[in-house]
Amino acid sequence: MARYAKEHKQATRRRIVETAGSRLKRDGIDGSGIATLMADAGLTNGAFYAHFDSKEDLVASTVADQLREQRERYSGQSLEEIVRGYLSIQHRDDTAGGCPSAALLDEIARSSESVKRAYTDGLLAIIDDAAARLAPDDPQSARVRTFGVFALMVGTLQVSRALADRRLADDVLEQGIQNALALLGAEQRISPSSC
Amino acid sequence: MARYAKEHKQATRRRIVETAGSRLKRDGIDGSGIATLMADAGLTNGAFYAHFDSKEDLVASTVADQLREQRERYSGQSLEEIVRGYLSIQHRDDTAGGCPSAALLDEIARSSESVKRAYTDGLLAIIDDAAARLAPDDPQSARVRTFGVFALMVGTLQVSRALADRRLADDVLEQGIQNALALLGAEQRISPSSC
DNA sequence: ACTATTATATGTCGTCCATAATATTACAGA
DNA sequence: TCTGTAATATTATGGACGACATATAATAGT
Repeated sequence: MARYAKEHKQATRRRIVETAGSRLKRDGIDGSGIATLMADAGLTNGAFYAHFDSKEDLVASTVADQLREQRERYSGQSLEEIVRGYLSIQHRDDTAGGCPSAALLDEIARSSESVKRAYTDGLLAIIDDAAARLAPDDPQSARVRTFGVFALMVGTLQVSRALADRRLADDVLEQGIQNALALLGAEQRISPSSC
Repeated sequence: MARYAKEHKQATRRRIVETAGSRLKRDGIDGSGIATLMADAGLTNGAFYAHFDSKEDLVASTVADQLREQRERYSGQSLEEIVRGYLSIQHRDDTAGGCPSAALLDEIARSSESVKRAYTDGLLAIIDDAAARLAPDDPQSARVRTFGVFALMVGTLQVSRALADRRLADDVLEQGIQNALALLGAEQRISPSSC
């Protein structure tokens, strides 16, 4: 029996998933063909089905991978750093290298249950990390509130990207930072119901 | 010269744009073919180019129309009604009949400048209406703050739609209402800098 | 009935996802 | 070191559908 080193196939699959991350975020799910996705990884279309059952399978894997990577990146940053980096001009102008939610959210919403499942699981890991830092005593109750701040950030980035007026788009980002920090601030003084 | 009543062609074009609104929001821009879009209007693909220069042209027109319609709908509602309706379960579960921003935002961000221009203009009309109601004395300064609330609403609806867990998705909506109303409330007491 | 207008029916050519047949690679054992 | 064979990749092909263009038929004022 002549087997390849186990790593080879795994490494190739990993490479496909990683390059697919950028391509999908840049051109969208429907906008990215399998031939292109494979070419990005230095392969041809025929090899695709040795690694994935279908395009949907690749999308689900890629979404999961993108969220894993995002989670790791955030583990080394404070919440305020995350907010300011997320709603930065650099992030807005780098769709391919940025947040998968902002780039793909409404296509994910239209996707199959398996893709939405991958998205939900991957995002929950990120949210729960943040919730644990926000309310170490009761992270469970902070989960939904953290979702709220995250959704605000995603929506703001998307709106900023869709606006044809650059100055307005910049202002929207800045406003988003204020709003996100305000909600996080209100978050940290939990018990006192009012000011 | 034998001309049709002027309305005929206009009416057909209008019908195409209206049915395209639902189809585009349901299946996405890349996910909707011209033949399908025309069939929705009771026509065949060949007639398309008598009404539009290109698919992009239709998309821009449809985006503009959708935002016009949304603006009119909101003109009869209070800001709180708008927020509660927007972040309702009904709206989340009716992508085809709902907000074009929530359905198409990241595809619009990837679109040509003409589509983004149509989006920007249409959205600004909605935003400025709301800003005028929020701060009648100084609507200009309220514009960006209104954008912030709108972006929060859009992001929240999208996240709720993308989650595979229905209960969680419902909770996210409810949290979004709280956040939006909180930001609107903070908005209305402008001058007093703190509490 | 004439004719401009509008729609249908095709055609072109490219790309889509997926599969099958073929070629190349790289390891295992003699 | 050489070779057989399994693992992996390439090229070729299928059938469907994509945007867009043109030729033909139907429609409806004058």
